[in-house]
Amino acid sequence: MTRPQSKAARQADSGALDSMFGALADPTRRLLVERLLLKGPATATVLAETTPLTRQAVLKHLQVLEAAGLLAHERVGREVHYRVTPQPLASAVGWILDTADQWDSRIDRLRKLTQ
Amino acid sequence: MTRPQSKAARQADSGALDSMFGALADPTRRLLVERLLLKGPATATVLAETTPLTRQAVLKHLQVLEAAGLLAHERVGREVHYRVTPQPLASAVGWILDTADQWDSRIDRLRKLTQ
DNA sequence: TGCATGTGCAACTCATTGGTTGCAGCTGAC
DNA sequence: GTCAGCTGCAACCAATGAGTTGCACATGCA
Repeated sequence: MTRPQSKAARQADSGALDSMFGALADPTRRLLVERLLLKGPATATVLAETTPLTRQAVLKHLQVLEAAGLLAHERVGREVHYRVTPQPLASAVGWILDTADQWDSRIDRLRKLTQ
Repeated sequence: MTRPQSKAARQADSGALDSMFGALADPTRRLLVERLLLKGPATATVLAETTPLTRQAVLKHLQVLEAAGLLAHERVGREVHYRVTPQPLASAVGWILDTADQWDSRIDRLRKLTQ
């Protein structure tokens, strides 16, 4: 993944960052993302078998991730396959890196003042 | 900010990622972090004047950010100054970049299979 | 000393979230 | 056509979070 555009990332829809960071704030959801990345697309039923949760609970997590733009689903016969769509992660990294930039420049200013 | 160590970031305390992503999931909290970065340390009372919220509400947000390791406070006379401590952001970036790496390698594998 | 200002703590409300159970509706295969 | 398996929807519960109000406590300064 390359560094996203700075200004655009900071001005990106605040709601998008909300839902993304919120989606990633849950360990179960991060686990689901990692599983989908490692083993490829899967259904809510299959994913639920690997957790102590109900299919419905897993499904809700998947829907949260999808609402954040991190997942997409596709109907295959009578199954629904979920897969990761990681472009939105760039927004998160963009915000963090922009914020870090502000901190870095502030530190630089302080260094110059105190030297 | 430099790229954090890969394995350590993925194996970092899950709770740390929880609290950090959770803290960043709220637009008010991201705004507070940005304000503190741009204008330097400030008190909850001062920060509250720039928002439609109560001092107590702002204080709760500051405490959430501090619990996530993103802020620190210091008593100055009868005032309490909050400032940003951005090292933990590296964990967040680490997780995201690690996850992106998994995705990238998966895409590479798929490319090789489909070509 | 007394007062204004700033912080700390507790209780309360309201909305959201994570999780469950139950049941109905599709769909593929025999 | 029927049946098993998977998905979709709704209701419900417990816990957490965001925000408020009210009041007590500490501190700097005239």
